[in-house]
Amino acid sequence: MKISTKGRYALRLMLEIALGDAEKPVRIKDIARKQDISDKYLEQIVSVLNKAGMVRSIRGPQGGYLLARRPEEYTVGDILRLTEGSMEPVDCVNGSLENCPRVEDCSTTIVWKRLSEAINGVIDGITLADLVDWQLARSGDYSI
Amino acid sequence: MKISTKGRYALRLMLEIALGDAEKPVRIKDIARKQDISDKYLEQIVSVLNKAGMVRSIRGPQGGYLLARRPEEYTVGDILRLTEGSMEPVDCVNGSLENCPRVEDCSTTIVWKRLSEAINGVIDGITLADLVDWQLARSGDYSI
DNA sequence: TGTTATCATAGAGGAAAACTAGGAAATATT
DNA sequence: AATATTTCCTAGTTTTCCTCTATGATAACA
Repeated sequence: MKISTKGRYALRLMLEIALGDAEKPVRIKDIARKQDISDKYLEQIVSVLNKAGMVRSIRGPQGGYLLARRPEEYTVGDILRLTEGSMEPVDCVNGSLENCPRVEDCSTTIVWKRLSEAINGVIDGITLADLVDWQLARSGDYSI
Repeated sequence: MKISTKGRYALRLMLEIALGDAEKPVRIKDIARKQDISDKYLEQIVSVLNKAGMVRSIRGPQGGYLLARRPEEYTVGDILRLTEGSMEPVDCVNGSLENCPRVEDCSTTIVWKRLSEAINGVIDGITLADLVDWQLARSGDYSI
């Protein structure tokens, strides 16, 4: 029951981009160094975000990544579901791939449904803008 | 972000024991067959519950497992935390093994704290007795 | 004494997570 | 045009852990 590095790194990555200047692209290399993450690994993660249209990429010198929308328009849930794959605590309940044959007769599914609602309620109730606010409140000024 | 089979099986195992007669021990082999779980694997799981004092074991013929307490006295959280190891969504936040050096300066920790509270709130708010009630409401009568 | 159950421990096997590596394609600067 | 810089793409590698299997010991009842 753990969030993988993909989801955690993606969130920190998006936060870094959001904290940067909205005009000036942020390089993966800088984020990787700042956050102590392998830059090759970060590249793969940002590629997912890019393909999903969550960030905009600019190649070449002075290139990097920009947010595609305003921070208020991303929920943490958007980012995590994209990079984690799914935020359901079990597979048997949401009728995705394989349903357990005893779903109808198994009361533990109620636990999983409630868990799912709680989890998604939290992550869909926080936006990237919230993260930015909190971050600025912590570090005061900010420079990459 | 998934609950492992250990946690899921443990919950179903405890439910089966709770559904049985409070006097008559339930055999692992029967639960395993009923729930379509490898009995050797279930043995390992119940061993954890046994060592933690959550069930009482009786060896030999007519042996099996009994609840150590009344169903109301177990929360789903108790069972899951024991078998899953931890129900924290990340390791960096609860000050357990290894703390991320930037915890103090990373606003994503607020996400993880809220998630943790939501998750633990749900699983600590449901008891084994609730599961029994729900199960009986579903299947009506019950016989192993 | 023999059958029935739990108890203990070791280990196989595979899948997924977490990177690593190498180079191609695009673009800004000189 | 040349070069340096950055993203883009794909393949492979390592490690960890999950899930389950196997073997036998130990205890209790009949």
